[in-house]
Amino acid sequence: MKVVTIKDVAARAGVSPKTVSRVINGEQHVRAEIREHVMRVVDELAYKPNAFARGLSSSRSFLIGLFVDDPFSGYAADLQRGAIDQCRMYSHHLVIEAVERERPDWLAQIDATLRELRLSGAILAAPVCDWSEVLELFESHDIPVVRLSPATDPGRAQQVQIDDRAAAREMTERLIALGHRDIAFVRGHTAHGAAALRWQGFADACADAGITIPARRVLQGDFSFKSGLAAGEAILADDDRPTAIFASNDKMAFGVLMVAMRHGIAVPGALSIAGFDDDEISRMAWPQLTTINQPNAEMAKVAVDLLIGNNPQVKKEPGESVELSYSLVERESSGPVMNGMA
Amino acid sequence: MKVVTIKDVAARAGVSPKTVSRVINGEQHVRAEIREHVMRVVDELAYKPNAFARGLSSSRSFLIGLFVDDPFSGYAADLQRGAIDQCRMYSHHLVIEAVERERPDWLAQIDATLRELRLSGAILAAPVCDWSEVLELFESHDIPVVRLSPATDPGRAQQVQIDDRAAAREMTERLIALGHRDIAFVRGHTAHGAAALRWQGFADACADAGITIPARRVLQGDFSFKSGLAAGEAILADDDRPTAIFASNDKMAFGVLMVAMRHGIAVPGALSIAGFDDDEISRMAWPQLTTINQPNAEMAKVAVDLLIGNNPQVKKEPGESVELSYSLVERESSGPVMNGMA
DNA sequence: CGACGTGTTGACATCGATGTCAGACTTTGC
DNA sequence: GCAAAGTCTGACATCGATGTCAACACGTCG
Repeated sequence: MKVVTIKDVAARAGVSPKTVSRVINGEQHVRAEIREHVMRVVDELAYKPNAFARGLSSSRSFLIGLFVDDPFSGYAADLQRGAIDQCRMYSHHLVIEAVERERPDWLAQIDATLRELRLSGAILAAPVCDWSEVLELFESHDIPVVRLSPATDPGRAQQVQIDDRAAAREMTERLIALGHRDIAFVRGHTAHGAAALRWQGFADACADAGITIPARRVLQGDFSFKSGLAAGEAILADDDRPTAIFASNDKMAFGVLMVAMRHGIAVPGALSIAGFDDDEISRMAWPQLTTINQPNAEMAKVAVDLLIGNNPQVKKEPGESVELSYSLVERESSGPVMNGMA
Repeated sequence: MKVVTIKDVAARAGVSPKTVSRVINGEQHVRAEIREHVMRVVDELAYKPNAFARGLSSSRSFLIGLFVDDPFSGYAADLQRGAIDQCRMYSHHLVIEAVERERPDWLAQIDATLRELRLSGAILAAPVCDWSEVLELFESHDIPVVRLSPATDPGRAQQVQIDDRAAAREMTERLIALGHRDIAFVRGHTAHGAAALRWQGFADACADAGITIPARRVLQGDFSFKSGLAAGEAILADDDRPTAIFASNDKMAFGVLMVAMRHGIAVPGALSIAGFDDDEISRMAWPQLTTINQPNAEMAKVAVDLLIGNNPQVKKEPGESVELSYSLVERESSGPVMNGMA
């Protein structure tokens, strides 16, 4: 198939290649009349600029990198979907890179990628956004970065996030309003910024309501389904059970739910369960999980906006963060405390 | 940060840029002594060739495209993981593109991507691999393609697949060996090549065993969890129940399982359930699902091998297909027919 | 009326690699 | 011992766009 270059367009339109370039890139200083004419020719020839030539000459790559820890997860998939959509809007492309931290040369690998690809920007998903070595690497390459999810060491780059703490607090308050006073909490992965915030939100609400949470009601998980199972087993083993369990994410909540079912504990009759994330799994569970909806795809979109910087609506100073709104989704796994139990 | 170019390496090594280029690309006709020396300098300077310059001058892009229908799915995530790993091995990069078939300009979008990016190769996941318009587009651009999963209209490009039909047959035979003779089947999405093959495998096994499957035992699904729920409701509504249900994928099997639990039907005591894919969900279910393991990540790896063509072990003639092996994973959701029921 | 911005356009160099091709240097064969 | 063939190496053009800068066409202002 014949390749159409900018010269072909220029020749056909009777202008110089540079003028065509100006039109393509929406630069000013082109007479409206000529601009329209060139655009018409571009359409006629279905001309698309060669990304490599563009990248080489302008040292803008039109590539956005999405750096994730586990491309497996539904979380990563949500991000991708949002990011791809938005990249396409700005005629950029998305490159997914897995950060394999277990490898000794993991940093060198990222470094190599950055040198080769000259990314226009990068989105760091949790928990990659919390690894300061990575941040430094991007800084040294002068590549704009957006971090998703609250992170340890905030303010080092732009962020897009929800208010995890407030969300966890709201969920806890809702459980308390349903009459629960003996609530267990399953914490998330310690290295993950959001885990701490969710825990704080839970603690805030309990403190406000004058509820003291004994240590045995707090379980350490790592956001995996498996750790949810373990937490469930630990807390539902004997008859000393809480009336509600709030897990830091849906996968763990789902694990707890599975244990409850195995033990024949009615949910939400005898036990309310709440999660966080509005993961696909929360809708596949039975009963469906009450959870916090976090707009992941939307967050990725905003991140792309920030990086490409074409959207004045989300234009921010570097270092500032954008906060999107969450919502509490009340489904079937939570309900009022049974009479005589509280 | 200072950028290291091929000239810097050449100057430092006391050779011409072209010679460095030869070393980098593993071309022959370089004295072993010089080759080693250059490689040492490359390491010292941590030189990485600029992907854009390379792409421009050689018209090889070092980019592999992965075209998926739904980047949301766990299936897509598996593929990505495998593909990313393998791309990195060959110092290529992976670009994910979502094919949004609901948009009127979906083909033009792909076309635009191909013109801009000059992909070195493309992997078409199911069900994209079954859309002949897409195949034609790639052919017209002369871009090598590997199709994953059995497809309608086979032989038009290289394929990587498992023997879905044999796998479904094996699963069915296993159920029959457990004493089941009244087995329901939930079919997959009609547009998906694998759906038909899995159905055939099921039919094969039943025919061999002299079992006739009445029409009311065959449900039409679309591979979604929701359609699994619907199929479950349809088939478990009254007392005329089969002793086993084989769903074409795990999501649907999980849906069926949820319905069974809601109805208080013991699994596998009163009802065996089998799925297909070895999706993450099959391990999160309780009881865990018996299923067929399909090596998705491995399939994506092989696809990359085929495209880059550096791996003689999987070197094939164009049009030939590579078949990987599946395995039946027997978990907790299937068991022998209860006495007196069959 | 000429000096001076401002807006518009194109010529030409440039980005950093690789393809081509010619030339130097080795080996092989008779 | 010399031609032919093969092996190595580098000079230079090239890929297709954009950056720079000079030239030119205008109004406008003093």
